[in-house]
Amino acid sequence: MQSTTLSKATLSRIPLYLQYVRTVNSDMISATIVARNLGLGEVQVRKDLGMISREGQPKVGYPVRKLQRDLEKALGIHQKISAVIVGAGKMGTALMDYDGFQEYGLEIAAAFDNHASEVPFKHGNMSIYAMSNLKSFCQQYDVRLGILTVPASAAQDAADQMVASGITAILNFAPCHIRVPAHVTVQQLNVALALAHLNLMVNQGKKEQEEMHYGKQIV
Amino acid sequence: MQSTTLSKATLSRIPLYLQYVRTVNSDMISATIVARNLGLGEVQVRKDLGMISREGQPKVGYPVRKLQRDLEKALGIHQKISAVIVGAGKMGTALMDYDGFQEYGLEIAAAFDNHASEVPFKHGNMSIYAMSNLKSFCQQYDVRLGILTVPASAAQDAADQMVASGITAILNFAPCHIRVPAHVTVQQLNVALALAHLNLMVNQGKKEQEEMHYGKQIV
DNA sequence: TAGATTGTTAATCGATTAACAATC
DNA sequence: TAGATTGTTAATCGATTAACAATC
Repeated sequence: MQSTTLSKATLSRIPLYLQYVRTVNSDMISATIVARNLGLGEVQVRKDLGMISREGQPKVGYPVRKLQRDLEKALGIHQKISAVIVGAGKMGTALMDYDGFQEYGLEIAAAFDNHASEVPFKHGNMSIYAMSNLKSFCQQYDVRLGILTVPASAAQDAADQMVASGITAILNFAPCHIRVPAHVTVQQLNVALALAHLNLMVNQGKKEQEEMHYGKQIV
Repeated sequence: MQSTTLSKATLSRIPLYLQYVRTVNSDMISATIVARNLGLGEVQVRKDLGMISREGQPKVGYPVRKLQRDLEKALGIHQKISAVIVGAGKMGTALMDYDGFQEYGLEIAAAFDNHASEVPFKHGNMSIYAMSNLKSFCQQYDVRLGILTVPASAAQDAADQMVASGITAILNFAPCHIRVPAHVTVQQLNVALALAHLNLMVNQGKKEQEEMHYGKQIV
């Protein structure tokens, strides 16, 4: 079908499919096998994949590499996307060293911190700049995506500066709610909360393998 | 109503409510105001809060502190929960230093790493042990919750050891799918993916503030 | 051909929204 | 009392599942 309108639910499962498909070595794969390995419903997977790719063939299934490319396209990661990190504390620097971004076509352009000196500090092959440079940097490199890793007490202030710098999407690690103008999207990624939620699921005996991807969700 | 069966959707919004309610200073708060501040539907919030707490009163709303307690109860964080970290690399140690767990009644009991010596290594007031100690530790302290922060290539092996140690819930930071027995729950928390998803939402102009909590989360 | 698989159409289920009644 | 709010019941919407047709 490959329509432009993937449902929210389907969209949220794409990461899961992609992650799995990347580990498959054979040439072809069927929705049945994907479903079994991921613990999802067979029909659901078939419908999802049908929406995402046209390459499915009866009896044989999908060509793995083509399916992978279609999944990546659907996720919008077929082109490089740049993001900045605001807050170069423990979590911020850990993310600077995180090697998982590449796989999703993402690139951390630079990090910014209140406590950074005016002279850029090198961390690996990335730089940590003072917050005062955020606006000019984002405008120069046309960066719209930001990861917020400051303490909760500084989050709102930092978010305001991000918005003023042209950031339109914020992934917020700080365990607090931040207010932003309507044109800006915020996604919470609260590790403690993810853990608490997981604990809850287990204690309730609800055993549903959930893709929290985004901490949402999501996560 | 305060029934035992909160819907999945409601459950996934509790973290958002809790985070917000904790920042409220007044004595009472109405669903209307919560909805406005969180960008959710008024009726939805009213229904959610009604399921979670019985303290709502017409004309005045909910007593903030009681509502907070009920939210915490619903999330199951009214008692201390212990978790271990497996993989004491950049991300693992960053999480050891993360101060957000307390707020959700969570406590990191210890960390474990393949590269750790047999002599426990002190990190702050926590210890990093060799993987060989995982099983005895989990059994001694009855730990069921684990955070997996090893590289993707080592994830399956580490997960197997966690399962063998009695862990029944795994929060997996490694960007890969891991296989576990049916009684074990895995939740993916893929930062890159959360970011890619966020980018997608923004590019599609879909501006829905999503609680990814768990990378939800959330992603 | 027969069997495995895809893809589609209809039925069910769950969640959101809308309308309204109840209450302090 | 009047108004703001909660809570409930019914209607709508979206997603999942089930049944079946199409295809290599």
